[in-house]
Amino acid sequence: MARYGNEHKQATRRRIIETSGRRFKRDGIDSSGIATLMADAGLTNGAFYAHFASKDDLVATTVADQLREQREQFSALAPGRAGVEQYVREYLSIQHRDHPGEGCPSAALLDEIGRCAGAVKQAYTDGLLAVIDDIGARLAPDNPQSARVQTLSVFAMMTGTLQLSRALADRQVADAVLAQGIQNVLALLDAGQRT
Amino acid sequence: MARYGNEHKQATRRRIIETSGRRFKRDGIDSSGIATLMADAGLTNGAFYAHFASKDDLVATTVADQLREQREQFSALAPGRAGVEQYVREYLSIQHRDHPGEGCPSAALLDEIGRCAGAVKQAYTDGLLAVIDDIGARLAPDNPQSARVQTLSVFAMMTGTLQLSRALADRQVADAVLAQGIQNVLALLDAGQRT
DNA sequence: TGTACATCAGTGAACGCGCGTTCACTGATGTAC
DNA sequence: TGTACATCAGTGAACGCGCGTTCACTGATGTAC
Repeated sequence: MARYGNEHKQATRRRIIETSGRRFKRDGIDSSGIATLMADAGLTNGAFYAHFASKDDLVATTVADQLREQREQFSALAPGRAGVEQYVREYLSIQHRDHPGEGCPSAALLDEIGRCAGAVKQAYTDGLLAVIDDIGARLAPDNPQSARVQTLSVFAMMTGTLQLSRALADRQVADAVLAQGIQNVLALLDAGQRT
Repeated sequence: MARYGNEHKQATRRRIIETSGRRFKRDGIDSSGIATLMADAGLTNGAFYAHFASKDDLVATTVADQLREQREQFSALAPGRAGVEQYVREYLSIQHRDHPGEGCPSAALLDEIGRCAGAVKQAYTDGLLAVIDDIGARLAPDNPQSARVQTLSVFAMMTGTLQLSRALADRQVADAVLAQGIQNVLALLDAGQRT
């Protein structure tokens, strides 16, 4: 009865979400038009509305998907606190700074998300708290919930550091900000451990 | 000979820069069109090009102006380290979070600036370093230059904290992130003092 | 003091373009006989 | 096995609109006489 297997349309939807994630992070949400997003996925603009109700729907879906992926990446790291430290060093790396399309959605889109409609902010909040609680579970295995706010705070500081490093025209200063950020984040994690 | 005094056109230019700053911070750079920006200043779109060469020119000028203003605000605070602490508390306040149009340009626009043309990033870098070196001069009066990278790093963390608080749909968590951010920033400043 | 004039800040319509969205359609596919 | 048909993912042109930018113009002003 169905012309293609059920997987076919789902696979296309998946492709749109993945290429849109990359495009949004590289160029920003506002600067990425439907036609461009669909061309990235090898399709034309008309097919968009067979998959999503609106651009806002895609944005919310993409944000949620990006955070789900980030959560998976995180869970693949070395166990315990060593994994967290590795994560910090990779996050605040020159590699990450210079490839926003492959990187953290928060660092690339945080202030744009802050201006988005409620549904996008809700998807962001839900997705981020899932990532954060995973990280918190490593830092305070006994009581991950208590670590939530501190982990959120440190995470916010990491996104701000990466963003600033991307915005500075002076490469030497931009690199130094990353290095100093690693020092400061690790110091905060140590202080949290001691409390 | 000149129809109006020289001040007249300068005053209009000033007005455009100020209202544009507010609009950019509230709605984002990309979402703010020339017609809207000019209407904010009580003018029509056509007059824009008598004052600026392009939208990019306005953006770079506005970014520089915003940072100049931020620098002035900072220098009006209580002297010494007390002023820095006051600044941190006001920066990471609910008031500041809920009024981006009147607040810090970095917090409102940082990832958008990271995607801008070189001239905008240069204007941002120059303006920000002037602010940062003022702050550094308070934290390490003997050698402000040495404080530059640490101050930049802490500042980046403040912008990230404010941005995250703006992006979270859960008000309670958003408020907690600000409070935790104050704790963490002050802890970093204390640690820096001790070194 | 009153009138004619030159200046030029600001107006508003127009340019081509890309936006988000709609829709009549195409054409490759799996199914029915 | 071969043909007719129903399905529906994807096409591509079109919609009204706002974008950044250009330009012929208006009209309030200060100056000259």
